[in-house]
Amino acid sequence: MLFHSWRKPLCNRGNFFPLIQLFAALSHGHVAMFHSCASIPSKYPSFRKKPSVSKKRKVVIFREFRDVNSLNDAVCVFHRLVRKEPVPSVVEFAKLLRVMINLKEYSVVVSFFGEMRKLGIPFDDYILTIVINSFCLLGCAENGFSVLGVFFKSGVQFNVVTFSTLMRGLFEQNKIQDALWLFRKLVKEKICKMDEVMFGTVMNGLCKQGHTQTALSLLRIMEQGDAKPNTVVYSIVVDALCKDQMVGAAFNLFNEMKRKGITPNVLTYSSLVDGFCKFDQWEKVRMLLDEMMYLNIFPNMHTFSMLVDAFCKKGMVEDAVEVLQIMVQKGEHPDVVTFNAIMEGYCLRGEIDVARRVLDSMIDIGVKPDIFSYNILVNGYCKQKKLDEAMHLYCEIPQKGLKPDIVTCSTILQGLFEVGRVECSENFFTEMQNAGHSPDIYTCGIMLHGYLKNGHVEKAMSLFHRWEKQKEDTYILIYNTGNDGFFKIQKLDRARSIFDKLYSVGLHPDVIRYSVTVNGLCIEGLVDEAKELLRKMEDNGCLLDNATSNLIVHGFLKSNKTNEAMTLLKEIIQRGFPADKVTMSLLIELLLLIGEGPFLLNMMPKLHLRSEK
DNA sequence: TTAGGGTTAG
Repeated sequence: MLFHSWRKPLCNRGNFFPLIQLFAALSHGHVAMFHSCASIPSKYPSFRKKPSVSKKRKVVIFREFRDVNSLNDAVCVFHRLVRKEPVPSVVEFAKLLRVMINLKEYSVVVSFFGEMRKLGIPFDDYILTIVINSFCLLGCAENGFSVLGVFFKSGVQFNVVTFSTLMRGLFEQNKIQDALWLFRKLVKEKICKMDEVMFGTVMNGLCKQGHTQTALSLLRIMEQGDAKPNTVVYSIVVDALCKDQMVGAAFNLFNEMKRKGITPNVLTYSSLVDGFCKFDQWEKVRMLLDEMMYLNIFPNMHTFSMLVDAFCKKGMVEDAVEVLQIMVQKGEHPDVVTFNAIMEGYCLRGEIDVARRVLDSMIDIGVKPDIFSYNILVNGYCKQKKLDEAMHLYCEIPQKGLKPDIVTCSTILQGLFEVGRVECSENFFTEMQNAGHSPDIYTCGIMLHGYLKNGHVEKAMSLFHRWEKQKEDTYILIYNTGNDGFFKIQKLDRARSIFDKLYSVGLHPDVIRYSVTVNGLCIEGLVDEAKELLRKMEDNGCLLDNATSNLIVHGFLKSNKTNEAMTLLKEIIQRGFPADKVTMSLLIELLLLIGEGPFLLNMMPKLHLRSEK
């Protein structure tokens, strides 16, 4: 029966047999999944089949232009329209321009409009807004403002959609201040009546730039006005809170919207599912999925892909493959993103050959790999230190009609440094720049760290000084490089000042940055400073984890601060973190040296118990 | 007007 539901779409999508074979191979013989719906694992909710969705509306809108599939078709239709007697209505022209936007021919929209003006063909607010949208999609929102001049000149009345479109363009170009200036002006001077879409656009723009709290404040402002918060604006903030790792706050907001009678949709649920997956809160995930089913809100390709990705990232690829199977049963076809997640899952487990088979299978069933697919595999080979295979795959990319991007290049660079091929890295770095790939903040971090790790201190420092002068975001660069590198080369003052600078520019050091700095201070014998920084770390809500605690204990032990090490070690044990082998052996050595054998004997069972746990 | 994927750092 299930096999039947599989077969239906296969006719349109090519040969699925390789995928079935692949599932069989990956599922460790659980091919029964293909034959019975009842075999869905009990840990998943009983997904019901999604009803087919009618897309009639779009078809009706574009019926007259359904034969316009290319630029040539559009040019022909445009010339036919302009020659027609009497001149067709503005609606006809607007529809054609909409089709052009769908074909991503934005500059042609601008040219068509120019010609319309020359020929004296009338236009309206709808057409002018399409032109503004085209400028925005071309990345020239400022030209959109010049279209506002056309509104004034021709006496056409603009509306809220015109400004929402312009606003979206400004946010897309990261021109937040301009966008907010425009928003304030529109509100203050009552230029147009603000609607939910306008608020949604501004809130989305703010969230994407990391200003979630401002977006939340806007949501509260909406509650006082005429345009009340709807499902979309709540979903925007719920999603942003999840991405800011504030899943608890996101869940509260989600409950609030339900209390107020605003129904969450599949996007709201999916954002939360994704958020809870990332925090391993599987009970919450299951509860949300069950609730969706109960409310007839069907998980879609995005929802399933999020689950697949979450399982893969946790190393649970078999579970991910099961989700993939359920997804297919329910009529949601995995796409390139879903398969990439599966490939990454196998790569993370070092099963690069299986990942490669997934790539071949997706091609066989007609899902075209993208540059992400190749980057995942290249990274897989690099992590296995199989640089020749990685380079081979890198050379294959153009043959597949794709272009390596900055991530591909950075991955290769990192791989080359990792195996100590410094000269190759340098050559590759030059080549990639010649090919037009400017190093981004990741690439710079990889270069600096690669040099430091391979003992090329002077080269690292000279590169750093060069970038320090050129780049505005040098502090992020240091952050990305890992300031431990600067400790290792005895540049303590420099490292410490950089750490302070991170604070002053509003960057929040994470647990790794704190721990390497504390460790560095300890090794330099600056234990008081290290302790002060530990206090600062806790004050800033940055919690110690297992690896960090061990690293800091190492720092204390290496500077012979046994008491401090013991205090911290006791705390580690109380918190349930095991002390690692290196920490333990260092501790034992020191305790024996200072004649604390009996104390050690007393401590050992406790440490051992915790370690086992 | 809203959602999914890849590179660095202990």
